[in-house]
Amino acid sequence: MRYWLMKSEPDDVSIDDLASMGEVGWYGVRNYQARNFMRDAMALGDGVLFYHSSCPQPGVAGLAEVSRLAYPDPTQFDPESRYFDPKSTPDQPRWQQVDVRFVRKTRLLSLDEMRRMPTLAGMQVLQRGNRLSITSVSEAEWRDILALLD
DNA sequence: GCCAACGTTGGC
DNA sequence: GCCAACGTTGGC
Repeated sequence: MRYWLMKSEPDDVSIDDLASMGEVGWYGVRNYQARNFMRDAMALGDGVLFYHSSCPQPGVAGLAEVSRLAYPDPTQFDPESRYFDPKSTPDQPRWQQVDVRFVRKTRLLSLDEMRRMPTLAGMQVLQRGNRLSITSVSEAEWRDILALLD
């Protein structure tokens, strides 16, 4: 059992969208490191911090869990999609996604508040220059964050 | 809209 | 395999 932080732009998929849909495919990842996390390291039931990025109030907005293991991201084959990848074919798909299931909405734990917590200083997502849309979260960090969210 | 940081591309 | 140029992310 591992833990992850996954960034989503709320204009695209917010925690409220996830709540109403129940489950979403995590489409659109176009970074190899993030893809490899999904493909190689995620397991069913892994804990997910649902993070709102590129928005007025960036931060953790809720909890989710991995509900389906990696499979090809359909948007890579769709010429109409902004995530279309002409170098990808159904035979040799380049990009993968997992499905993520809603667990619960939380208060917004802002990026600013996270930065002020000494115990969270080591979090991958807080490291200088980090741009990965999926990062791993240690068990201790997960526990600390859950305590902050209650 | 700016821009720092980083990933990817492609010429050599 | 190097590395400059370019593109993207994402906070501010």
